[in-house]
Amino acid sequence: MVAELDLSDAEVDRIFRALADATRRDIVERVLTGEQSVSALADRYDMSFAAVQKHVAVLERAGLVTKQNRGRERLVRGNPDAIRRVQALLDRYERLWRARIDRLDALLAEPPHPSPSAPEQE
Amino acid sequence: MVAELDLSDAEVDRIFRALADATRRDIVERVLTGEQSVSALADRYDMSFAAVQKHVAVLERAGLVTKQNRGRERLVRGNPDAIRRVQALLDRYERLWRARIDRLDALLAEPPHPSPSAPEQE
DNA sequence: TTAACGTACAACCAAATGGTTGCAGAACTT
DNA sequence: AAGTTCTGCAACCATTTGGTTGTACGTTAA
Repeated sequence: MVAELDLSDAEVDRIFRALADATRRDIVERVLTGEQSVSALADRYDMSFAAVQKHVAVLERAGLVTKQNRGRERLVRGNPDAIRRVQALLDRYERLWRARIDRLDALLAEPPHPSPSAPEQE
Repeated sequence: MVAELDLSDAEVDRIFRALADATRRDIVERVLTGEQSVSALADRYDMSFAAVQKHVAVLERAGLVTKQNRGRERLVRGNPDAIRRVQALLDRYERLWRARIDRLDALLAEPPHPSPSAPEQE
């Protein structure tokens, strides 16, 4: 589990995997801007309806989009919460990096330290 | 190309794909905190050295980590620039979403609009 | 010099991915 | 009632992924 985010490893896997395809990222952009039916999306890409349908399913399993029934159509819309959760995860990476830099800075700022015992090196 | 980021689709693919694996995310965390040799990393996981080596190669191809030679060792370190580039991409998605919400708000705020001509629809 | 260590890479394998076509069902239209 | 539209799903296929073992080579230590 990614502690502060309440997301399992498998969920994070699915989110990143879903975003690792240009067609799917494009779909996310479109449906964040405005909901669209699956066939309206399919018209935009040079592949079969079934292929687009699969892409939408991948995004749905990752929680990046949701579907809502309207008559015979399925309206796909973006889920901004999922986006924010990924952002939070990347923020964590940046914080780790900054913490490291801070530690290095602190070391350099220290006066030449004549520690008598050998430094623990793990 | 993702305009404002100077990243090709293929590069973004590689970055997200690289992050879509728990072992690789763990490696990124470790080497953002402090550089480590490939074998030091391999000791941490319940898989062969070669498997960890492959994971590091995936991260390297994605630009998330870099390697530096030191004697017979290869020191792996995190590349915070790549992290920031992904953050920028997700920011773009969030801005799209906010722009949509703003548009919807504007519509609701409008007085009942008796437009004489049919509204342009696509 | 020999032995051990750290790495790279090839070959192999099972499973997942990303595409296809085809068929069937639900929901509109005429 | 019949036809069209939108969707879902199964079956199939080529490629990629994520793991393995084995071999080879440069570097450090005895």
